[in-house]
Amino acid sequence: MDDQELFALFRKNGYKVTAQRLAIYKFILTRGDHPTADQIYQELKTDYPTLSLGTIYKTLHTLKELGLIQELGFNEGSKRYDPDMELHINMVCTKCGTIYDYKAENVKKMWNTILSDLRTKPKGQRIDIYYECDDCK
Amino acid sequence: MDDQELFALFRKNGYKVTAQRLAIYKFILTRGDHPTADQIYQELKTDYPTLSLGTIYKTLHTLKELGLIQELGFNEGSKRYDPDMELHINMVCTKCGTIYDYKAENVKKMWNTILSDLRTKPKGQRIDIYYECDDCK
DNA sequence: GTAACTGCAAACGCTTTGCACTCCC
DNA sequence: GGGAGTGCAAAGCGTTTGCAGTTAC
Repeated sequence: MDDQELFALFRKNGYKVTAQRLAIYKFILTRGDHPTADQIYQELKTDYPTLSLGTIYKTLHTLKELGLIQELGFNEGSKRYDPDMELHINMVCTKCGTIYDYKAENVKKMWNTILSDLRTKPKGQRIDIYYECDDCK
Repeated sequence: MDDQELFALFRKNGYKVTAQRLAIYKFILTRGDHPTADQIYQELKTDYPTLSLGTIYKTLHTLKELGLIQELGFNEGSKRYDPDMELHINMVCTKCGTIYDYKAENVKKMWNTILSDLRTKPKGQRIDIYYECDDCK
């Protein structure tokens, strides 16, 4: 999605285009792992010294509302924000908490089989695999 | 698992067998949905008037430690506690929050296929499907 | 008897909310 | 110009922690 499409999506839904919203969304996009609200805050406050955590939370809800990101609650600590809206597996390191997305054809096939067994059409899904990453071993 | 095995499991790991622990674990077992800490508290305080939320949280951690239950963090509200430790899909209603476990043989087969593609051996997994249940439609 | 557990209350951390000021359109 | 957005601080809520009294073994 280019900037023009993004701007149009905001405005079509009655949201204004602001520097903070763009910065937060682009930051999430560039990070492969799925940052927490505070990680976003820590990284962006250098460039945007007046930025507040409150704004970050409000923006994250807006982005979720627009279908641009997914919110993931975990057992410990904070929620994570994932800009990949397609079917994928969240590979979660149980030690350092880093997450990366795993996509494979097999997963899509499995998912389609499962869905065809269900009577209802789901609104969304989430698949996590918990493991220990190479850095933590 | 019968009571004797359960008692033995507690004691083998240095935990004492108490009325509260048994009541909390059995309550989770009998509920098909995955209750929150507060739901457990509300239901059990009639039979155990002195029971406190603090004890419930401590017990839930103990049960998790023993591998008897799984803790599931969600986007909104509280964590849920699931006594099914085998591979299954959590069917989560996005309106009322009720969860039931969905088990299918073909899921296991496909899951093993996916796992064999990974280099690492995972420590656990979680699969959620979000939908709208019949009562909420 | 003693180490572990319970119950209570206070503390904690993440997230949300309210409100005055500011900015996009 | 006006309504939406931001920044700040206070409040909210689920969960954790500390400690004195109690219980399992």
